[in-house]
Amino acid sequence: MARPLSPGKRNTLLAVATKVFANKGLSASTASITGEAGFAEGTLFVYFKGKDDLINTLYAEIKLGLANAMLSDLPKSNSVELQTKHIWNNYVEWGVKNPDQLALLHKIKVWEGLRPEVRDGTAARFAELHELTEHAIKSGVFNDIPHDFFAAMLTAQAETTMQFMRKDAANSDMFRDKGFEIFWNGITRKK
Amino acid sequence: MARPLSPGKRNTLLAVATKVFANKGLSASTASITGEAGFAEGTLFVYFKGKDDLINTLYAEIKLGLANAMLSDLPKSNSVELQTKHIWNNYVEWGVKNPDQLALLHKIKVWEGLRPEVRDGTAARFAELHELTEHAIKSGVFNDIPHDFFAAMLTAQAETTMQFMRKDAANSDMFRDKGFEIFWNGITRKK
Amino acid sequence: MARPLSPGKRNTLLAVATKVFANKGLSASTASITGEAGFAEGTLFVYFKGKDDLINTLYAEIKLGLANAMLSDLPKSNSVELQTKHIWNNYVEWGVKNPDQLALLHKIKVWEGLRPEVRDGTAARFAELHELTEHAIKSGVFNDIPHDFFAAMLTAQAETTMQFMRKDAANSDMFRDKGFEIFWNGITRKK
Amino acid sequence: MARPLSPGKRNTLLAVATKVFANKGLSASTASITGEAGFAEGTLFVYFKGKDDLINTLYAEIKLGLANAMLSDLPKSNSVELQTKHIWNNYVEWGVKNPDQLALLHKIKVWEGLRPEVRDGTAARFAELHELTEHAIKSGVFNDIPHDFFAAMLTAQAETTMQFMRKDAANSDMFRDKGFEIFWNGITRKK
DNA sequence: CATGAATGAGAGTTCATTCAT
DNA sequence: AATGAATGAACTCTCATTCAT
Repeated sequence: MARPLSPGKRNTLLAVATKVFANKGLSASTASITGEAGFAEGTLFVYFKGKDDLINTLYAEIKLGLANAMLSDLPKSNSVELQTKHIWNNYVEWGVKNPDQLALLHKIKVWEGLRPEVRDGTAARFAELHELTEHAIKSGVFNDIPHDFFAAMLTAQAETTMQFMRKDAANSDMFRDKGFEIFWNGITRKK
Repeated sequence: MARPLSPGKRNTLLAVATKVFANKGLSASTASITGEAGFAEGTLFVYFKGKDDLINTLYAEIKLGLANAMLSDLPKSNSVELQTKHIWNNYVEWGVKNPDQLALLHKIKVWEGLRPEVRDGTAARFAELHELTEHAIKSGVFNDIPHDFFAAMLTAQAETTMQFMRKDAANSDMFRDKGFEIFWNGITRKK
Repeated sequence: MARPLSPGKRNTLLAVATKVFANKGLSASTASITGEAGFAEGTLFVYFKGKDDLINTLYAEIKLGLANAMLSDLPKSNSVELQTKHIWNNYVEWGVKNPDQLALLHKIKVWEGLRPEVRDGTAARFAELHELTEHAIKSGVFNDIPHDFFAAMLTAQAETTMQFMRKDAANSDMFRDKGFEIFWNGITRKK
Repeated sequence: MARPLSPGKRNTLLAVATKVFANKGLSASTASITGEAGFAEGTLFVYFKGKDDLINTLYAEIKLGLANAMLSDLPKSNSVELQTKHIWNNYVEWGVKNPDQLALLHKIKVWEGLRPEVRDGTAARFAELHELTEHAIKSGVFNDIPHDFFAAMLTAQAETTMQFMRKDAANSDMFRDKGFEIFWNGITRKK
């Protein structure tokens, strides 16, 4: 299948689907998405093989967007702490700015139809982060734990932090910094 | 009084529903639950007002079970660290032993039909934990953060830890203890 | 089947069923009737073979009650006009006083489950009326029409009259008398 | 524009529904209608929002058809009696030719789901009839009764007449004329 | 490519009825 | 006799998907 002619329509569908699924749940009908987008019901199936394909695509694209956001403008030559904090800040700010995408990510994560290869798909994009971490663990800055455990802890704590930043916007910065402090203190090796 | 409502049947339905929903998602049919339980389709509606009611009940019961597990045998007179570690261990061990319940809890948490009063329902049962935390924050042992942020961080890190304990059973204890160490170092105040 | 032990319960069921069916339609559940009556669901089936039997019984009893009401205190020795007016008044007053029964009668009349022998069942009770009419037709007071056409016309006009008496209670007597006048002028032979 | 909605299909559905509902009652299943029509079950819901909507539409369309039939070819310049007789004949002949529609009208009239605005919907179409009656009442030809009472009496007597015309087709004309005679004698003012 | 009518399997739920208590 | 839990067929309606236009 050649690439569909209108990337604009495809993007509109992805954007509207994100909004609809985030707010109504994954059981929202495909018709509600095309309707809100102003397209005919059948058009969705021109751009995606089916609803499952749409949701899997959504997951992949959102995760990729998140990965890019996390690693944007990463200072190459700084200390591990500053680099980690940079990533942390990128991450939580993305989450605060993209609540629908974040909410949807969580819904899809526990969805029965997420394909395994999609679930583990963006690993490549995180290679940079992987190296950084690996280095920090080996050099003794970080606690001696498997890399994926480190990454999962970062994710878990950052996403918890985002929730509170969004819920209590006035103290957004406080949560962002306290959250990082807790993460950093937890993860670094004690003498 | 005719045949009395059977708590056994109710429990069977809850148990089977937990298994089915955890594995197939919340979109699993009510018929698949009664079928697996060996009951007629209508029987589910004798014990629960509808599918929504069943799922909300499931959430409340699982959360209550978790709360009870977490706080069981809590040593009253020990140090904050030992008490916290006790809770941590109870929590992650419950999660490892009850993977279906844990998986289901996450599915329901992002489900569109969870009633707010059910979502916030077991707060009372956690009062004990609340006091413990509040005390530790005030006394300066813990970082100066809102109590609910503390609780959310505990949850996030413990659940991440459980995943790794389950995935890599051979190193289960290592993850349990490393996880706690990271949590504890993060949350306690540095001089 | 011996007569059930409690005529009181049977009557309560009939009365409650009349009310419920009149207000919610014949699709009201048997449970809603036993519930409103304060009985168990199964009790209805002790007194009636099934829902169909209940509704057929209801029809027969209401029609019998109506027949008795129509013919009560009928002056034997009066003019045909006074006798007819007496019947007319009895009829419409019964209808105004028993709106649920009247409404239900109409619902059952167009119901798919009414058994033919029940539909035509109270003919016997109307024998008296039959004779009166037959006599009046033969003697030339009434128009020369089949007796059942006469009876149907009486019914149709009286029931229309009742509707207006109920809707406009202040003019209840006017409608009763105008209605009769129209009926009487219509049915009697012109010179 | 893809396949356009087919008025033919809509009409087929209405016609089949009329037949099925008239014969089996309003509790006949939607599947029995689409089945008899040779369509898929879901097709009914493309043309009507639901069963309720179908039945309400049926009522409106049948009533409109009846109104048009009643007033067709009404001679403008004739006597009140000839005009009234014309309407009467149109009415009862429609009823005799459309027994399903007539039976259904009565079922829907006592159905719990008939929407008030639909029940009172065709009033406009009857304006012509309203004027005629109003004029005749004021000019002293008709008895001094409210217009709606007049209309209800006409309906009641005409429909009773139709029943006998249908039941005894050989004497159809006799019933039609006798019926009118009774109606006319009843409704006109006596000196 | 875009459309949206048509499809029909499958869903949750209701309910008259049965029968063990 | 009275009860009400248990039943499972039947219902209306939804919806992802197809395909004629």
